[in-house]
Amino acid sequence: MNASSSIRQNSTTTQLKILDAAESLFVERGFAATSLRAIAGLAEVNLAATHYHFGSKEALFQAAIHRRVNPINEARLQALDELERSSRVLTVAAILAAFFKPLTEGGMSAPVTKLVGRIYGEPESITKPLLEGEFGVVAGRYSSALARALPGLDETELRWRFHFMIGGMIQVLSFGGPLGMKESADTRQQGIERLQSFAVAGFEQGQREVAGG
Amino acid sequence: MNASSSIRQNSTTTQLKILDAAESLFVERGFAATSLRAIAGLAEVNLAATHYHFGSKEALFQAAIHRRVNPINEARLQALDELERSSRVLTVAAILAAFFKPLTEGGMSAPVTKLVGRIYGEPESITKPLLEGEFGVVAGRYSSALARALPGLDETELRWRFHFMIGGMIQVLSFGGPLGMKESADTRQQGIERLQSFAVAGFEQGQREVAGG
DNA sequence: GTCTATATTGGGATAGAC
DNA sequence: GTCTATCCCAATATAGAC
Repeated sequence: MNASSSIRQNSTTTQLKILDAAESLFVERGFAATSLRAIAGLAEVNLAATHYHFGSKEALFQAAIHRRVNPINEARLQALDELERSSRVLTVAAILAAFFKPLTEGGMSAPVTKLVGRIYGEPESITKPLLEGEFGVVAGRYSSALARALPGLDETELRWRFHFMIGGMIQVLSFGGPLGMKESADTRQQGIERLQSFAVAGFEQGQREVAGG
Repeated sequence: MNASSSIRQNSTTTQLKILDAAESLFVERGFAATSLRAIAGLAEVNLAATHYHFGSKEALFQAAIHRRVNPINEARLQALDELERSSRVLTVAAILAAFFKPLTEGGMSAPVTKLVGRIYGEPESITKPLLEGEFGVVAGRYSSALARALPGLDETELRWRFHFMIGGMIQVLSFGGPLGMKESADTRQQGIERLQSFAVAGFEQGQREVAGG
């Protein structure tokens, strides 16, 4: 809006319009069923601009995902850092709360959460590199923290339980509530909070209660 | 193989070849990214045969899904019938065991389970009618059974927990084990068994143990 | 029931003027 | 950095011979 940017506001503005349109259409239709023409049309930019700014459809998809996922994962790492600084003995509940905090705080919009969920719906050729790149470090750090909070637990079993929890998370982010349940503005937040309790019980099954530090 | 079918084995054989090829490619690439040409090529039948036998790409997708999902759901209903005949008071563990039995017994192949999981990855326009049609009755019956096994539990909360469990199931069916875990022949069976325990704990959180009949 | 050939549409990507 | 126009390819679907 200021004078210095008014002359060439186009570049950054165009990129944002493309990203917004791409996000909305990828969420709605998935990667393969979304055309660059549809994205350009919704963004009200020229078709060629999508190639100029992002190079290819796949690169645009990755950029759209990264814009939303990266802040979430950064927040997750920061929340875990703080938690580990505050106490040497962490409870499962506290760890999971840190993990889900970026999804419940900051009022994530439904489209954003759906985009996150949709990653998992794409074919493995697209999904796997994206997941390893965006999510690998976070999953590793949280798995380690959980392992320390559950010292008796087999590592394989722990990673399976983490896997199940992620599955629940995707359900909530992608679909919202159970089939037939009416949607409201905070359906996803409620769902994530309920999931947290569900997963704590799942992680702690068979354990005697551990007193927190 | 017998004489009477040898003359016109073509019809049924062609349909099966198409279904097998479609299943394999839909699993690998998803609906939108799979072409009828690729299916016809892999099946070694003519392109036009796909239209002759199934009418359209969407109808073929639904047929491929139905072939695998319907037996599973029929088995689930039958298992629950038997369980309810055998005892008036059911435990959560017994109900979930019945629910997952068709996935752990009968040696489901990885492609089949991946196909089931992939339903959820498709855009809602394809997913929702399919889920309601194929899965609605099963989900309703099992939710009711779980409600009777957990009499103090709020119905909304119960449906959320069922939702989370389905999310874990999809993770196992679609992806197998956690990222980086090596795959073996029974990865999915192991995963489903572990998921069962995880979900029992999640469903029963906060409850005192209930003695089974 | 199976094939060839084709109608028709839409896709990603790029060249080149401005 | 943006546009028009186009290349080139692939898609679903169908018509019509066999």
